[in-house]
This record gives sequence, structure tokens and C-alpha cells, in this order.
Amino acid sequence: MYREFKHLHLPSIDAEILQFWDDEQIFKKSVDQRPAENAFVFYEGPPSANGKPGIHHVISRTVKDIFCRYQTLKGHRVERKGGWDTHGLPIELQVEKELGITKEDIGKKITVEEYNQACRTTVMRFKDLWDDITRKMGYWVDLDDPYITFKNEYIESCWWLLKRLYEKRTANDESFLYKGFTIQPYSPAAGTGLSTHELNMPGCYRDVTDFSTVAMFKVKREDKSDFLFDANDEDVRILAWTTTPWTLPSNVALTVGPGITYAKVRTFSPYTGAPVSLVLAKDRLPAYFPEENAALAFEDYKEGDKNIPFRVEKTFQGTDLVGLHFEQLMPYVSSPELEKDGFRVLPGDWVTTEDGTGVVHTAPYFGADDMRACKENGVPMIGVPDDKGRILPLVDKQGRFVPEVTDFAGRYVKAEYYPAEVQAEKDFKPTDLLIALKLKDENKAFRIEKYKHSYPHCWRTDKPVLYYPLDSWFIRASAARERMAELNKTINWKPASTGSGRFGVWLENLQDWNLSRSRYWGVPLPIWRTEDENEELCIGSIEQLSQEVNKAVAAGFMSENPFSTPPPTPPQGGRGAVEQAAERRDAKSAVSGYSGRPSFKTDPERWKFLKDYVRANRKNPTSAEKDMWEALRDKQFHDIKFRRQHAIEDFIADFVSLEYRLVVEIDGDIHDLQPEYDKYRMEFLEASGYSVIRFTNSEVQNERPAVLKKLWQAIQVQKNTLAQAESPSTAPLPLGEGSGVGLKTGFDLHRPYIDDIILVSPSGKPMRRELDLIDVWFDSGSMPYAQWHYPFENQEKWKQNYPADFIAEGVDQTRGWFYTLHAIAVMCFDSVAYKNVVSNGLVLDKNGEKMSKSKGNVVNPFETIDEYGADATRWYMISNAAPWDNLKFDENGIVESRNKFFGTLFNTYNFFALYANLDGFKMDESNVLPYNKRSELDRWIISKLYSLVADYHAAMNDYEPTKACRAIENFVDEHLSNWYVRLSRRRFWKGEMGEDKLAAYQTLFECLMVVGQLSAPAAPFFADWLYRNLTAPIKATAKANNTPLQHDSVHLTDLTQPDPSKVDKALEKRMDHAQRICSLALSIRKKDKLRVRLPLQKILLPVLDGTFQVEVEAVKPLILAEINVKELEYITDASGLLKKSAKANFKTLGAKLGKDMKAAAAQIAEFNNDQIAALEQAGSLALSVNGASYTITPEDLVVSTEDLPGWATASDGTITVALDVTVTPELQAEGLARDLVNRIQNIRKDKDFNVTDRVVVTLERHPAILPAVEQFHDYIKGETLATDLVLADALDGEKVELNDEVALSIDARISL
RNA sequence: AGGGCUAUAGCUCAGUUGGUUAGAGCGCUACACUGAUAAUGUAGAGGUCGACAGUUCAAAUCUGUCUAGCCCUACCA
Repeated sequence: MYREFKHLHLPSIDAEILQFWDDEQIFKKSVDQRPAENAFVFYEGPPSANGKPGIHHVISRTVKDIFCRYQTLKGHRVERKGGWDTHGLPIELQVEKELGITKEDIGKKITVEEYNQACRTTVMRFKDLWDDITRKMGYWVDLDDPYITFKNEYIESCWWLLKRLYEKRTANDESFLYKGFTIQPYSPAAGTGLSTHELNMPGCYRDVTDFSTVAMFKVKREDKSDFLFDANDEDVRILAWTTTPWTLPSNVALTVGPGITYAKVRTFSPYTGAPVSLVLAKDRLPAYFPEENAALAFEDYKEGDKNIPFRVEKTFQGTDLVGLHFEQLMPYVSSPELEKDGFRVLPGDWVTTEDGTGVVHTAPYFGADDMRACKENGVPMIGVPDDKGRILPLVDKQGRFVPEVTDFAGRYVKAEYYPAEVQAEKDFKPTDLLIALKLKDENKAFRIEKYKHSYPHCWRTDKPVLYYPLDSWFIRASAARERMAELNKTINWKPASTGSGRFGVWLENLQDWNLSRSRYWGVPLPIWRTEDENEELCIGSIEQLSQEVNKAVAAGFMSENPFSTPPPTPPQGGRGAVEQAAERRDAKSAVSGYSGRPSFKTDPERWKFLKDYVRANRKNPTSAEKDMWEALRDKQFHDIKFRRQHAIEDFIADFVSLEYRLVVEIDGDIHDLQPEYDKYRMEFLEASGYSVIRFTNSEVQNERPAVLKKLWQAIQVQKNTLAQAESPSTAPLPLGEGSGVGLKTGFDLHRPYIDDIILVSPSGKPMRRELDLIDVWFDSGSMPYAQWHYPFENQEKWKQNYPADFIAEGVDQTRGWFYTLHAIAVMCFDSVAYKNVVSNGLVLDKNGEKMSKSKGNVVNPFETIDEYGADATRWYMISNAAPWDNLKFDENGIVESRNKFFGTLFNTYNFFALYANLDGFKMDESNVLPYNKRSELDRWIISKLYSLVADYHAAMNDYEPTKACRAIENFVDEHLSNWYVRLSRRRFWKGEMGEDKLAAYQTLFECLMVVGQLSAPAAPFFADWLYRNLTAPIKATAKANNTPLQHDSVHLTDLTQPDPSKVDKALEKRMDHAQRICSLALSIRKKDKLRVRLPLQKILLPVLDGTFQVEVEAVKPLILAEINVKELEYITDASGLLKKSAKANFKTLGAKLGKDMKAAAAQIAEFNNDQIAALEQAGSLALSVNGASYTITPEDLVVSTEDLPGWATASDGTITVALDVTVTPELQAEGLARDLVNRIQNIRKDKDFNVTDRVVVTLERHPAILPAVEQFHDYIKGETLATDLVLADALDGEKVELNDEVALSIDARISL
């Protein structure tokens, strides 16, 4: 039997199928059954588990899942190794927030290792939520063995890659990994550089008002500049604007736009009244020189006048200015090199004339563009040399001028860096203003005014940032720019514009990758250097590091080599817990290389830290912990008081009953993370009289009663143990040792431990690690290698899985993961990292607004999936808009998907199951009726089905899931349900099982089966449910015979391949005619209020060409049945009834006629039957338009017929339908008979008779129905399964209205 | 500021290399059907295709400028 269902409830299907997948390991089987040689490689972009999963994660993971499942169905082995991104600033920030500390407190209030531990814990905070959403949404990814970026193995692979870059040389013999400095946002108050991420935090960009200054730079007279001088004593100056006057002492150049037109203006200096000639961009003149002042007489000008006369003397190009020298504006510091190559005019493409003067004041240490311009043009840096000969900027790291800037020495460059009370002083003046005033006094300022602009601030100190030169390690990505762009062109981007635009344009302007981060929680840069920086070493593996440490031990810089110390051994029995612990502590200290720390007491600081930590933890329970707490809180569990997140000396228990000394642990973290530590901790607790009971997340969430039962048993055991003990254990717990939050045994490659490693240089000097961490994006870009711990392990595996065939992430990853994958692959392996990439758009709310917690418009994915089911949610997301378009998420859309697609498919299946069960039909794979023995309708839907299969494959191969889903949707709704099933209904319920009926079942079965397969990638639950229902009755047979339907799950089957032999386009065209003709006929009936049950005599079809008639003839029975008409008659030209009209075919004629098109179209519209016939017969016709003569052919016309006079007609395009609407008494009677059948059927249904029940029908003897009953007696009986049909004068039946005039009583009862 | 995406019916979206009257679904209104029935069908109303200019016989489609929304990048002085 096929299962039948009352209603569609997708969440129940989800649950049923999830259970089945789990029980039968379907995901694993779907991967394992495919050959490894036939791999389709997918890379999972790792999510960070320190944030909760949102609805936007559901869409990106749906996209990934769809293509992985599709390729699996096509026979590929698609392994999907999951992963976790664990490093990075957001995690540091969250830890700091939870602990209530700032970066300054690291190393003071808490140790760096405590901080490190807290990061480890925090990073997996929501892992169980992620696991849960992964499962519930049906995303198949292997989470049993994920890659985790904080693991030593992962870090080691990153190091290996870094070393490869370190050793790789450019054509100029430069290393791909180098130390340099760039201009970066820097917060003097916090003493640290800031990332763009930090600058983009809300509230960081703020409008501030600064003193802007237009300074006058005096041009030196020399050959090149001679053209500027019209008089010998002329004072020619170039104007340059700045919003940061404090950078003016550091000015070394001016930059002009080569293509910009500049002007020399003769005027007077506004502050001193001295005559002067000024150079600035011509476009900027109006900003400084009001038009009306051009007319003022120079002789009349007096110093102090507001309106200053001016004359534009000459104009010239920026290129004319390039190379000119000027006098240093504020000559505090200079050098011979500067005198030679500095203080001159440079060209710069980026110069605009939108504001300022069209000349950019250039101070290389305080502007990235400035630095670039100076480097490109060989302008030396300005500053004070330190003892190593490096040139330091004129502003120190605290943000103050150095002593050499005598007038302003020691002054903070920004007013905000002074304490508030200093700023509040009456005569306080910002340094910017002081500088401006000095320039004014010296006749070097042209204009000083306040200027409001948006400027970034440090999120921690709230003070403005400086752009400041900082040391950093870089990857020389610019050297691989061309190769990256070239290889990028081989990648299939969806959408293409992201690859060529957003990504491609960016690659073309690629800068070196700044790898350095001054942080704690990340992959340490594996470079050690001597203090004099003359010797350095890049480490590429732990083994290499260990060898280097051995040398360092020999040289006496290290006491021992932590990498060669065996891991601590478990304690032997027989000694006290405290002793054991102490011993382990020693071992561990030695291992981790931080010996000598006095941490044998729980000091107050540490205790406070733990308390704060658990307090924070309580606010962020995992959902399993939350569930557990719901069961235990408030003494509701057998009146036992439980505490959660309770610190027991140095350890934190998830839940504890102090009364019964029972600790309850829930494994919320990655299980294998710290097995040694867990063991150690358990022993500790047990030694002090505690018992520990552990549960997993899924136990707590899915098997609560069993969990509580076990817990109760444990309590009983503890009760007895405690009662038997002479006295409850009061032994003091061993005191803490600084690892309560958890530490993996073995050496941890993170800071601070790694920083304790000191190596020895070839010349015997100590080398210390460069303190930087690397950009976390390097972590994620390394995943193709690091996930397999390549090249230290899995070399073969890696080879098979590189590069990826397919990846998908949000479009925001373009310059993130997409880039780092690409960059590392190109630079290290001269390869792409992925061949196809889908970058999906954002998920917005239904009003198109970005979802954010503050707006309260975030959608909870768990609730959505619980309510509508995963499939409806997935289907909606994919079918509604292309993945790369932004999705306006609206729950109504999910409802629509559910009703329209799943509802229709469900109904179709249910229909099939209902009748198949009645007829005892079971699909028999060995006995399938050949298509040529099936009806036109059957062959048509099969043809449509295989057209769908072809379209589907094309779309999926092209990474167009939306097109694929819409094609399926259209097939199911439009063709399968609304045409095939509707027209075939009668075949299923009428008569005995014969060939036609069998054909109907087999056809419908095949359609459902294939549709299930095609939908499986996008709707994995429903598709499997459908497949399993369809195949359950024959599963055993199929397995025995080894036939295609033997598989337990649709996800294990082989996808139906396109098969052109099953597609019959001519048949599809015929059926299209039928559908359109029916639609037209029904619309006539509707217009003339002729019910479909009322048969009509005749339908007329004008025939415009011979093939049309042949085509329609083939589907004639379907048409007649559908519209309830008795005959179909064709009208040809010969009938004389046809009135044709013609329209121009614009497409063909337009090319020929060009601008005469319009006139010709008018002429053609006037054609009559004869003209059209003449053209059709002759095959061509001369047409004269506007004096020109053209030859037109029949293809140039679109011929249609006009209404037939005296007939009810309707037309659609070239098809016209006329209906004979004469209702004869016979037709009337037949119509009534059908009405009667209908009413009787309704009664059967009302009375809940079985579909197969035989009945006796009694009709009231109403005069109106007599002819119908008389003539259609047998018909009525047959249709209603009546054994008897009798008339009675009076009866106790159902009162039924037959039509407006006729009402009568009808009785139907089951015949005995 | 630069780069990119988007803009078509009340809503969500199609619209192939420019070509006749710009389509679909939902929603709304009316009607029909009734052995799929909390299903289905038919019809109607609803559009200056974001704005302006250009190319063309012909533009939702190609080009340019602009506007709005969003994303990424960014101290332009």
C-alpha cells in the first residue's frame, strides 16, 4: 500500500526524515558509495561559532547544500569537511566585554594565558546552536571531523605557507613576505594601530570641526619655473589646502593633477597686504576669488580691504608645474637629501578639483596617498634619524611634536589629546590654530577657517586617530597582481559581474597585503629576529622549530626544549590528590614553558577573575545548558538545590549540587578539545569527594527523561556514598594553578607561550619572535591546505581535493575569503583555489531593510524552520530570487512556496496513492509499458518531464538554482497538476485495470519519481519523503532485483539524465494548441454564461496553414472532453467564411525596410484576404513604400483571422476559436443529466460513501428532468455507480437546486 | 569619494541577440467547477518599465548623465 495523508505538514516530514537519515547514516552513505576518483570538491567557508546563526546563514548554506547534493546525485563523491573559524578581533572583543576588561588589562588584571583560555571557550559558545541549525535545515556537512583554526596542526600549515612565501622571490629578488611600514590608523592615546574593522564600528566616524589652512608655498626661481615669473621681483606662490595643519612641518612636496589646468593670479596677500602671485587650479578660482573683484583697480587697494582685486595672468597644465622647487614652508628639519630631491611639485592622478586648491600638500608620514606619491617620485622622508639611522616622524607615538619642531615641541597635535581641563582653559589654543597663526604672521597663510568633516575616532579612547607610519609585515601581493587577474579570468563567477567588477577591478589595483595584527588571539607570525634586525629566521614547521630550539638550548638561551618533552603521564595510584596535582603541575609547567610562575595559590585576583567569568557565562548559556537549567532550577528537581556555572576552587562546574557533591557537566564544546584536561579535572574533583556526571548536548535536548533519570540515579549513589563516609569529605581542595578554564596539554603555539621561545642566530645572538599575529583572513585562506594539515599529513588527500570545484559564500567575502583563497593559491601554487564560486547577496527584511538587532527585524531561523519546515524555507529562498540578488525575506513568501509547490506536489502524490491503493497498483520496474503504447497525453507529460530534466541540468550546471527550481515549480503546477492530472482523473477512477489505466499510473509514477529527484537538492526532506513513499511498496522487490529503485533514499539514487529520445517537441506544440484552444473556448462559455456541464454541439477552428489542422486533430479528443463539445470543425479559405488580417513581422521586415518600416506596417495592416492569398501563393509580393520598392515574403507577415460573423469567438495570437452556442433540447437534457450526476455525487460524498460503493438513487419526478432521465438513464447510473435509478412522486431525500428554476429531492443509499 | 549590485503591477519576480498589445505568481474583485475539494479553473481591475538625454525605422532592452536603496573599499589634501 502507498501511504496516504490527510494534510501536508512539512515540519513532521522534516522530523521523520531527519530520524531516518540519522538511523541509516544516509549522508555518510551518499558520500561513501561514490568513487573517490570521481570527486567533486567543495570547500566549506568556516563560520565563527561565537555568534548565533541567523537566517542569512540558512540561505548561504542552502546554496552550498544544493550543489553538493546535486553533484552527489550525478555520481560524484562530494566530501564536505566542516570547519570553525576561531580567531580574530570579534572574539577578543567579546571576551573583553564578558570579562569587563580592556586590552590594557591583559597581562595586568588577568594573565595572557587566562585571556587565551577565555578566547578558546568563547569561540565555541554557540557551537551547539550551529550544530542544531545545520541539522534542522538539512545542511549536509561533516561536523565530526571539522578543521579548527586554533589547532596546532592548522597553525603549522599556515606557518608552512608563510615560509613558502618568505622564500619565494619576485623577479627583482624580493621576498614575498617582508617587513615594511605603512601609514595606518593609529591611536596615540591607546598606543596601538587600529584595523579598518575597528574604524568601521558604529560611532567611530564622527563629524568634527578642524582648522583648515590654505598655505602659500614660495616658488624658487629657476629655469623650469621661469615661465611663472613676469617680473624679476615677483613673489610667486602655490596654494595648498589642508585640514590637518599639524602635518605642515612635515611637508616635503606638493602634488598636482597632470591633466588639470592651473592659473596664476596676481593679487595681494589677504593677511599682510603684500603683493603676490598665486598658483591654483583654474576650476577652484571662484572659491577664493569672487568674480566681481576681478574688476577692482589694483591702485585702489589698501591693506585690510575686504575686497581684494585680482587678475588671472595666465593658465597652464599641471605637467608644467611638475618638477618645480619651492621653499620649505616650515623649516624645522631638513637634510641634504631633502634639499636635493624634496620640496618639489609631483604629479598625482588622484588629485581632484572638488575642494581645496587642486594642489595637495604632501606629508608622506601622515597620508597613505602621500607616501605612495613620494615613494614613486623618489622624494626622501622628512624626520629625525634615530640611532639606527631610521628616520622617525616629527610626531612621536604619543601624538606630540618632537623637540626638533622647536616652536611646538611637546605639544599634542590634536586638541583632544589634552586633558579636558586643559582644553577648557581660557587661552587654550589647538596646535592646528597655533600653526595657522604662525603662518599668517609669516605671510605664508592665504586662508584660515573652520572646516567640518567626518573623521575617524578610536573606539576605545574616543579620541581622533592619526594616520601614522607603523611597522608591519606584508605579503607582496602586488607582485602577483597580473597572475591573479589572469587566473581569475578562468574562474566561473556567479554572478559574473562580481568576478569582473568588484573582484576583478580590485585585483587590478591590488596593494600589498598587510598581514600584521598587534593582538593576542590568532596565528603568531613565525619569524624570529635578532635585536639588531640583521639576522632573521622564518619557521615553517614545528619540527624545524624544535630543531632550532635544540640549538638554542645548546647556546643556553632556553633551559629545555618543550617540543621534545613527552606529554605528562597519568598519575599512578597510591598518593594523595594534592601531591599528584603538584606533580602534574610541574610537568605541565615544563611543557608549556612558563615555569617559574608563582601560581600555586588561588590568589584574590584570580578568584575574582573566575567569579567574573562564571557570571558572564551564566548570561550566555548554550541552549542545552539552558534546557538543563530549566529542569533543575528553583529546586524543582526532587527539591535539590542546584547551582549553575559554579566555581569550585579553580574549576567551573556547569551545574553542581553542593549538598550531594555532584557535578553535572554538559559537553557544549568540541569534544576532543581537551581530553587530558577533562580527565585531570575529573580526578581532581573526585579526589575531593565530588562525583561528576556528564551528558552531551543532544542527550539533554533530545532525551531529557533519560537524562533526568540518570541524574536521579547518580544522586542516589552519592547519597549512599556520603552516608557511608565517616564524615563528608572535608579535605581541602587543591589550590589553583592557573588553568581552570582549560588548556590543551602539549605545547600551545599561541601567544604567550610561543613568545617564550628564544632561538639562536647563526652568529650566536638570541632571536625573539616578531610579536605580531597574522591577519585572520590568512587563516581562512589557508584552509585548502591547513584543513588537511598539508603538507605534514594527507598529501594524497590534498591532491585529490585541490582546487575546489565549487565554493559559495556571501558577497561580502569577495575581498575576504574569496580573495585570500585566491591570493594564497596563486602565490604559493600558481593555481586557482576554486573553479566555480557563487557569491550570494544579503538577506533583508521584507521592507528591504538590513536586518539588525537594533531594528528588531532579525528573523530567528529556528522559529522559521519549526513553523514552515526546512524545505519550504529553502525553496522559498532559492526560487524567489537569484542567490546573488538581495533577498527580501518575507514569511508570506514561504507560505506561498509551501502551498503552491509542496501543496500541489503533495496533492498529486495523494491522488496517486488513493487510486493506486484502490486499484492495487504497484509500480513494477520489470514490466513498464513502452511509451509508444501510451496515450497522447501520457507521452506529452513524459516529453514535458524530459524537457524539464534537460532544462534542470542546464541550469544546475550553470549554477543557476533559481532557474532550476522555477522550472520544476512550473512543471508541477502548470503541466502535471493542472493539465495532466486534471485531464486524466477519469482514467484513474473509471473502469477496471487495463492498459490505459496502467499507462496512466506508470506515467504519473514516473513524473513524481523524477520530480522528487530533481527537487532533492533544494528540498531534501520532502523529496526523500516522496521517494520513500513511492518506492516503499516495492522496495524489497527492487533490492532483490537490483533495480534503480532499490535505494533507501532519493539521495542515494542516480539522477535522471536528459534523454532527447523522450522529448517530442511536436507533441508539446500540439498540446500547447489544445491548451490554448480550451482556454479560449472556456472564456467564450464564461462570457455567454454557458456552464461547462452543458454540452455544446460544435467548435469551429479557422485554419491558416495545413500543419495546424494535423496538429489539432491529434489532440481533438482531449479538447472536446475538456470543453464538453461534441464536434470540431475546421474552416479553411475555401469556406469563404474566413476574414484574414495581416500584421507586419517587425523583426524580419525591420532589417529590410529600415526607416520605411512604419509606412509599410500601415500598408500591410490594410491587406485583405485576396492580397494575403496572393502573397501566400506567389511566395513574394512587391511593396512600394515612399517611392521605394521592396519584395516581401510570407514570413514577413503575421496572419490571423478576424471574428466570424454570427459566431461567438475569441482569439489569442494566431489562434481563433468560434463556438456554436445553440442549445438544443437534446443538449439541454444532456446537460441536466450531468447536473444530476453531479448532485448525486455530492450526496455520495456528503454521506461519506466509499468511492466504490454501489447505490440506489431515487429522484423526485420533476417535469424538468424527465427528458434527461429518460435519455441518459444508463449514463447517470454508470457515472454514479447506481444499481437502480428510479423516479418517485414523493420522497424523503436531499433537497437540491439543479439550476435557477429547478429544485428537487434526490435520495441515494447504498444498495444491498 | 571610488568600485559594484539593484530599480518593471499593491507585493515577489520573469522579460532571450533591440521588434507587434511588457508577462507570471501572490493579493484584490467577480464567476465557474466539484470522485484532488481547507484543492482547482476562468475572467477583470492594476504599469508614463526610477528620471532625463542620446543611438535607431523601432528601446524595459544599447549608450551617457542623474536619482534612490544596498554592499564592499576608503583619512583624498
